[in-house]
Amino acid sequence: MRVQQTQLKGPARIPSDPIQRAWIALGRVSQAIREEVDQALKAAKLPDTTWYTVLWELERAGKPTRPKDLAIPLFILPYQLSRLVDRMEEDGLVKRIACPEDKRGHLLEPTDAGYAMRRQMWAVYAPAMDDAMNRIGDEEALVLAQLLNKLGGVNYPVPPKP
Amino acid sequence: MRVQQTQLKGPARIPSDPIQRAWIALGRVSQAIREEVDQALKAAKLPDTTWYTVLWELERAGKPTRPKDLAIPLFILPYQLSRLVDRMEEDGLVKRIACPEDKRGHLLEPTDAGYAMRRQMWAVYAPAMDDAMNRIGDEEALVLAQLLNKLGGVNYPVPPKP
DNA sequence: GCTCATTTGTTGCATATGCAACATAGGAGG
DNA sequence: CCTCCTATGTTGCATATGCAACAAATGAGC
Repeated sequence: MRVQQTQLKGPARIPSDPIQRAWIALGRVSQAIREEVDQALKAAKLPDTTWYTVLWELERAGKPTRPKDLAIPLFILPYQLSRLVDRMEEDGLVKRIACPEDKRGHLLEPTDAGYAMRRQMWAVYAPAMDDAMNRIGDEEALVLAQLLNKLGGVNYPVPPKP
Repeated sequence: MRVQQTQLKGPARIPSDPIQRAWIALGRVSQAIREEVDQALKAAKLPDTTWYTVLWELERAGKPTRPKDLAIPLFILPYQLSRLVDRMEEDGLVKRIACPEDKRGHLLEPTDAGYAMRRQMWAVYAPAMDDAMNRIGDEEALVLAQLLNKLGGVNYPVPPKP
């Protein structure tokens, strides 16, 4: 008996030219933009965007949060978050507090210095993002966001915020 | 005398909501897509996309090429390329050959194993890219590529190729 | 031709990262 | 309660990375 083979897992699919162009552009431009912003933060002697996102997610949650509930939206692996929190804790930006319902884990919460740091970072992050993205207008940005989200199968909103 | 201050370096520009959404989508989706493809290569016990790009750029050049002429299109720093070539040379995929006109540097050229490896990688890379990008159609991909290139201030074509 | 700044590439060292193994707690099934 | 499987984090170790210092060669100005 013969299995249908027309499009489903046909042998060696080659991406179409438009797909290849999108792939390349995605890789290059995302790298360039990210580096531009990270560079601005580094120049201001501030931590990078990963730290910002952790602080912001914790702040946005509005209550102490478990690492596992952070790892998923952050798209990072547990062990990455573990060491990230190590460093942030060393720098006094977050604290691990005991978790009553599950003694394995703990809850993460920004310290006062953590809240302050996020605000300080945003003062650099926001203009840098604006600079890095200023070649496209708002209408284009919206189309871009929608296309990217479709590509990623996502429909989050969630802007970083002041 | 007073300097114009209306839009040029006005204090603390906040990115518009569409810009913020585009920024977030760009970060998340590019990461997700890249990881998906890198994962496919890793699962096939092949080197990652960086190696592919080096091999492909060398092959595309059609002649032995200086590191400095590669570093720019690859968007990587000289010392990164230096060690990358170290590893690729160890694996017998490229060779450094003496450069007649400039004794500081050398010319890079794929070995036979290097050409073979690029072909072998493409057999995994291409379907993985196709899978990762299959949520958008060709027309959308083209719009996406154009928007990204405008955002990055770029107008390369250059698809990877079989 | 000599000197010096620049270009090109590499490397020592401290830090960061990925992976697999580990530790510990929770929860299901008996 | 006991056992075993899963979930949640952490860590040892090998490797990779960023940065700044370095080496070597070129080329410009005198």
